[in-house]
Amino acid sequence: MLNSRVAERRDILRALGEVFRAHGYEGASLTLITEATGLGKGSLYHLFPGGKQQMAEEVLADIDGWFEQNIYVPLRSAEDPARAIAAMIAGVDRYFASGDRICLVGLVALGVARDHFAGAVDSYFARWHQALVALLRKSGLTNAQAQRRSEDALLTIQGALVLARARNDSKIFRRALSDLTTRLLTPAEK
Amino acid sequence: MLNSRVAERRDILRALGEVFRAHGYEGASLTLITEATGLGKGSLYHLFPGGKQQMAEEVLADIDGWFEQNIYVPLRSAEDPARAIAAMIAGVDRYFASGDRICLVGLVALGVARDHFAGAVDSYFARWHQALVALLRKSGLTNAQAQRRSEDALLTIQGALVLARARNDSKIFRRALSDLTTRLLTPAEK
DNA sequence: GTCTATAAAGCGATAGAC
DNA sequence: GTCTATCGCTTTATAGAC
Repeated sequence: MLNSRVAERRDILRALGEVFRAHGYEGASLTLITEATGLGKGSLYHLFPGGKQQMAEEVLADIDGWFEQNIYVPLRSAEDPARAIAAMIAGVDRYFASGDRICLVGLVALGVARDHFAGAVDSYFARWHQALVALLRKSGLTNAQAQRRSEDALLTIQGALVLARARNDSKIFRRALSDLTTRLLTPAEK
Repeated sequence: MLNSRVAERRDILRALGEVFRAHGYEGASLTLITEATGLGKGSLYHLFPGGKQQMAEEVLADIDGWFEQNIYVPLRSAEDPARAIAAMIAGVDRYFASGDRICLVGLVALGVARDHFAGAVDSYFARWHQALVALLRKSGLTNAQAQRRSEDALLTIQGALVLARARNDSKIFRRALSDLTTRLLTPAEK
């Protein structure tokens, strides 16, 4: 029963996440949230006394948890770099629905809301970056090379999501992920 | 006197652009716009009878015009690809204040406002892409190579802006532009 | 724990004086 | 051409019945 409550809350957070994704933090009105979750304002403020700010915080924490579990942990504990990178790319492709779903953390980062969630936004990318650096070092790259290549990976994913949506062409995202895989697997030069 | 009116309007559009950049389309309230421009609501609606929608349309058109003149035209008319690429990177670095200023077109693309400005958003990137493709073909790349490399350039710039702001580190943007220059100048393989 | 009703503030937009 | 006052609506948030 405790588990069902947790599961329920997570379902609500997932629904909330899609509203924030579609309308942004300021655009996600309580009316839209009410429709998406099926919960009245009374219920919402009972579950999230901190209002919209708390909702967004928990949504970001939920997303963070998903990436921690499905991307960062496998990256850190991997033994075979090539397989780990392929798994990361596959996970990213799945999460972002091959370019049809944008990154809420990236969207928040670009808006004013970023100042309210700066810690969560930075941590999401910082931990991803560090996990990827650790993996790439195992594949023989120097620290500087691994740092730069990991940064390139994160930025490529974000840019591909922006451009795919701007041009309404998810093939852009798929091509970018494919090329990124190749770049990440290329042995270090020099 | 006609010129001064045009110049004045452009100054207003530049101020409007910064408000939209900082707060997004939905977040840019008329109160904020009033403060940023120094114009009352009456004046604003006299200048822009179409309201906020018209303001955003003209801001996007102004940005588009800036890129057309300062980036796309030089790209199309260039004779020396290496110099043209260096000039484009320099222009991009200047426009985005080395990563301290985000791309309004990219921000709009990620939000709901995208549907209202889909044409302008797509055109901005499509024309940039085409101008870059034409230039890269002059440097000996096949059409497919030029297409892919141009796409990579656009997406890298957008991603670098997102990541630099997310991590509050404009060095990320500068590094990305530097690496991008190298990639664009690398001779075609095979 | 969920609802309806409502408060208080802010929104985009308009009217009309000057 | 710019201002103030105001309209009608929506916003976040709260109160209180059930």
